[in-house]
Amino acid sequence: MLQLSVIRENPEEIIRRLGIKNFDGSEIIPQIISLDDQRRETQKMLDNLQAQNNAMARKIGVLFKSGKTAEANLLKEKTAELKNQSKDLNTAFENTKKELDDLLVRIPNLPHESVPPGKSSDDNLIIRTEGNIPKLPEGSVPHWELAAKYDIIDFSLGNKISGAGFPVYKGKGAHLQRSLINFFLEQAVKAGYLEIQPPYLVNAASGYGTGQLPDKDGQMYYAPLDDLYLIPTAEVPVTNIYRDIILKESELPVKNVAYSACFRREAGSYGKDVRGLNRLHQFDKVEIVQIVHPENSYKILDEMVEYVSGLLRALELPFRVVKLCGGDISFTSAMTFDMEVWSAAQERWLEVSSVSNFESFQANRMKLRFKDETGKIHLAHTLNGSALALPRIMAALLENNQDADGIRIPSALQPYTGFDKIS
RNA sequence: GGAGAGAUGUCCGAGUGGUCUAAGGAGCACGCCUGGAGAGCGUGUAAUCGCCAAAAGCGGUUCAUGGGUUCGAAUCCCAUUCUCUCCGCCA
Repeated sequence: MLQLSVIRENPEEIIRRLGIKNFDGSEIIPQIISLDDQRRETQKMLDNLQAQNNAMARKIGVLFKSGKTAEANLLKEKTAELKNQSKDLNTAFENTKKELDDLLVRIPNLPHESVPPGKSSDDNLIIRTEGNIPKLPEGSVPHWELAAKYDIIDFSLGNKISGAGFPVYKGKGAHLQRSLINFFLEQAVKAGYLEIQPPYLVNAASGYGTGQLPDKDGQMYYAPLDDLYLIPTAEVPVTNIYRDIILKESELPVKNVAYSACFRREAGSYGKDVRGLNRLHQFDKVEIVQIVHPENSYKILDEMVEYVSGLLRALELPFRVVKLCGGDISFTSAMTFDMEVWSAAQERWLEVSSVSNFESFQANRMKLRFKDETGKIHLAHTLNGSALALPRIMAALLENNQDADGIRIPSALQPYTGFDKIS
């Protein structure tokens, strides 16, 4: 959520920058400012009235105590009018505030100045490409065929138990998943992240805190009986640990890592983009989250991209780093880098990580703040990134490392798998 | 799921209708004391909104959350959420 003070300071500039995200703020921004004016005006009157009320009540108390009952009763009658007025004003105040809030939560984060304009992923900026694109031998196949050939991932079994998008991993396939999770977690812990095991179901307040609600309502699985949402990413429970918290400046940066299953309804997805492991309703991901001082957040964004790059190098996967354009960047993000690995058999780039700086957007919603040395309170900046999402890593590993007699396991993973080949 | 008890500031904890402007303690910060540290002593110690260009100041709100009763609510009533104890069920 954008800060009202920021919006009021320079509305034209806000509208311009929202435009980079292809969001038209020309009506909603002035509307917000006029609602805020109205809110202030109402509060002024309400505060005044309440101050009178309080003074009167105090006076009556004193009179009763000193036995001047008649005088007290006279005053009591006077309060009725004040009470009615303040009741009406209070209703007006609450309504205005709610209206204002409803508009505010619908405004996306401002993109950073350096975010390129654009409509879709075609306008993204390729920052760099690393690693060698492998030349696959004759007869190479996409990962869904390899999965069947070596009996390591069963898609139709998932269909039977749950439905499309819920694969069943078996044998060395399951083991490889587990190895990847352990590898990612241990690397993060070595890099100074605190390991967290979060809940998989969260309440609505948490959904609002990280911005999934109300923007992505309908993309999350929802359990109405208990009013809980299945997490689409560990970002939600982990970041919300710090909801309504004032940290000490010395506690920054907070670095957390969590493995979790992730659940996404992916309503509206179809076609060959969703084939095999490309898009699932349930998948595994290791997520890194940082809460940092606003001064450092972009430096740390770069560090996080570099950290994820290191993981991909260790896995010997060719990858590229893409800076998202305004049209492709998420609702909550100010700047996002996607990391994509080359899927040799599908001959396309697959997004395996998305690293974002949310600046104070999530922090403002969550009231996540820190206190500096002088005692002043500021909103913190939040960042997160996948490190990494498993399915497409799995897809790329299977496809890129296939040869006539099986699938080679990169040496970094072998201590975790205990085998060097799936055959 | 049933019965009961409870939720107060950073923490512990007192407070059952009227200066609550929330006692007391711990913690923390600063100062004094000390060769240094500790102890001791002293001072301070929430958030949020509004008025004001800002600071200071003034006012509003906040004792789990939301309603209600009352001139006046941490305190009384109702609902919700959460925690604890016992019982039941159970990986």
